[in-house]
Amino acid sequence: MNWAKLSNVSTAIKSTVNHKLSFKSNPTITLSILESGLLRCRTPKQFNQILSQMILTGYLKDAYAASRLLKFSIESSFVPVDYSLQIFTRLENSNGFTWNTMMRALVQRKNSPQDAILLYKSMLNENVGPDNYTYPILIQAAALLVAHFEGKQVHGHALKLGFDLHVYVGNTLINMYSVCGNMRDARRVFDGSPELDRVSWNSILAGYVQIGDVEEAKRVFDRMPQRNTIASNSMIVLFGKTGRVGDAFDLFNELDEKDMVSWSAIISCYEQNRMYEDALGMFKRMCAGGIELDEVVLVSILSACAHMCAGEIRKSVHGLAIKMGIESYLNLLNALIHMYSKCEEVSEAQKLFDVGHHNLDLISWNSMISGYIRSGLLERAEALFYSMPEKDLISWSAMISGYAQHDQFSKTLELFQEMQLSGIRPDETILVSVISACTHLGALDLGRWVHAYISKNGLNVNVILGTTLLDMYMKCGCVESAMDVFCKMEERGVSTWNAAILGLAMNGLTERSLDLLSEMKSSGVKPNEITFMAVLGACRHMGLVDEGRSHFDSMVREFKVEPNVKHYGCMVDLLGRAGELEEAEELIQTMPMAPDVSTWGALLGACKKHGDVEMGERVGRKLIELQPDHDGFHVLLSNMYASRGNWDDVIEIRGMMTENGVVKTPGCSMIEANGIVHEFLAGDKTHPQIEEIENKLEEMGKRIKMEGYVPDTNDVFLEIDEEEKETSLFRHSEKLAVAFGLLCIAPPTPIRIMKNLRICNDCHTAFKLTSKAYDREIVARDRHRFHHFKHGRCSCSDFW
DNA sequence: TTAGGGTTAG
Repeated sequence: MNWAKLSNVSTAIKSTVNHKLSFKSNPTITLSILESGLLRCRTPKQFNQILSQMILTGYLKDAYAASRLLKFSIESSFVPVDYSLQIFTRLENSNGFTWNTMMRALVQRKNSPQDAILLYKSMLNENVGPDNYTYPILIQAAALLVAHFEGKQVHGHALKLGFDLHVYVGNTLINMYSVCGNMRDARRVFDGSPELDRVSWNSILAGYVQIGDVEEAKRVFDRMPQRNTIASNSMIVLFGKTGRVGDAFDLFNELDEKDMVSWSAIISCYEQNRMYEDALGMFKRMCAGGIELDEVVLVSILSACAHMCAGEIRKSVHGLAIKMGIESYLNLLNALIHMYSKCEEVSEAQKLFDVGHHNLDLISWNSMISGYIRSGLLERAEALFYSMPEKDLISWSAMISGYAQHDQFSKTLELFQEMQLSGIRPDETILVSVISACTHLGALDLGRWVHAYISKNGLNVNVILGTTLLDMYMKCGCVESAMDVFCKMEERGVSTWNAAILGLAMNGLTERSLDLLSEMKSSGVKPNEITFMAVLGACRHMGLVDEGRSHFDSMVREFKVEPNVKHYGCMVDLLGRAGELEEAEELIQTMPMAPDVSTWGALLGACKKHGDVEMGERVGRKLIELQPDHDGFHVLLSNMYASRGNWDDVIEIRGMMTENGVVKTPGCSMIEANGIVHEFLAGDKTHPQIEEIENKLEEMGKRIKMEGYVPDTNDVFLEIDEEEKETSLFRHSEKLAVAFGLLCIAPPTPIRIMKNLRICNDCHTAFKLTSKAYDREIVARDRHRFHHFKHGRCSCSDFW
């Protein structure tokens, strides 16, 4: 039987009357014949025979007989709901039962609750009286629609007709309000019910479980006249979701009858609370106890395996999943793809992805994308992302944060803008990646826009988002905006305090930074190793040797934080900068771990600063030996020779660089103007406005010379004459960026630039004088810290 | 002829 051809009942009848009818010898049908006919009815054809017979004999006009036929058609798997609906609409006589049956079919079989509500309206129009079966169906329809307004209306009708006292009506009302998260009304119905049964208790409990109100749920659960497995299982789940693992475990143990769902719930509880070993342990107990497994519990276990990347178990759970049938359960396939993606076995994930290609969903695609990203295969992730049939927030989020995690910050921002054009609204997670990209690119305007977006849309500034914002402002040199974010945060984590302490230190506000450390201690937050990196860094910037020593000592003594190699490096730097070269070298020799390259590097920098060529040469040559491909050490040593005019040594070092294939990292500066980030390399002539920039540079040179500028050619790497050295100095990337800023950024907005390396001595002097000559604030961020130039001075007090 | 428990992707 081709149902598509049977577009309406009359054609169905035409086609069936031409067949020999099984009831031919029986022109009148009795109820018992109808019942026995329906009992034997297995195919659409047989059903149509019965239907046409009823039409021909006029028996369909009997409301009761029609209701039996309709009930059968709706309960049978081979009659489409729309076909039943056509029969229903052509019935001459119907009763409350047929209306109820039809409405239930629309809700439960056709999944169109809105049609059921429309049918109810015609029922009222035709003056068929609703009964106590009608309202549970309609209330269920409203619950499915999460349509509060309709729900309230239906509730009103039931009240008016007095059906609200019926226990089924009450139960569905409790359920509906619970689903809509309206626990006040759910509770009102519950408390006002003349009769409460198991369903009433379970429904009100489910409501509190859904909104996560663990206290109220527990009160209801404790008051229940008789507990049942379903209620207990819900409570285990809720305890798990609210982190009360102990309570979940106790309840699980108390259960007389643990069914598959109970085991599944306790396993998921461990899994969601990151207790993966315990989840696996429970799973083993479950298997050992011979409890039946299903796809849901396997998904939980696969998720636990994904977090642990446990090799052996992974294979055996994979085997169980295959047995279960991954082609029947997409969730199971997805959990497997996720597991292999997470454990960086992308090729294994890819195989599963390809096998199931015909019926995958968004979760499969998103897992695969994040698998590629985790393995650093950004191009493949990108290709998959752009070939997706449809994308959701998580797809965008995976790709945007993927770029940010792999330092592709410009792409992060580009994709974010593309997402906005496509009309998708970002959430907190995406904004964290976007803000972090702004931080790295110094894109302050966009960062500020994101901040405004958060406030305007009432997004939740959680610890991570707040800390990211604070860090962004600090690293863009906007200390006050950063501290404003800090003050307004309701909850602060250690990382929040660290970002603030570090940020203040980077911006040269050492005193405030150290004050904040005291505030952190007195507010009961325990500093960690990162806090001390920030604190020692603060002392280093200002050359506070004694203060640094005392914080270094307090790490272990007061806070049980063992200093690591970076803390020692910081101390070496602090001592070295202050000219305590011997003490610094001694610290290196007595530290409990092997000094790393940057610790030696700090000492080399100190030698350069204090002109100790003897120690510098020793340290520098040792460093080149340790890391022959590092550009900075060659450059430092070479500069040290150059400043003393030892050109032979300079040439030797340059030779070594060529030999070792060392390429000097080109200096690169960035500046944001009108929402676009401009990049400059040293000697760069590619910028479209290069002529104007060069004119501006020339003017800058003249004006700062009037303020007393003398070029500092000591650090020029090349052996060239003084005039050329000066020209080369005036093509430094940071000077190009500042000149561009003078051209394009109107006062009083500060000119903010960012440099990938440390700012050079000459640029530092030049910018101090530029800030005075042009009366402009210049904020320069280099790889270590900030310099705020204003009225001829720098916030670092020339100590950096 | 009412309701209801466990799972996966950033």
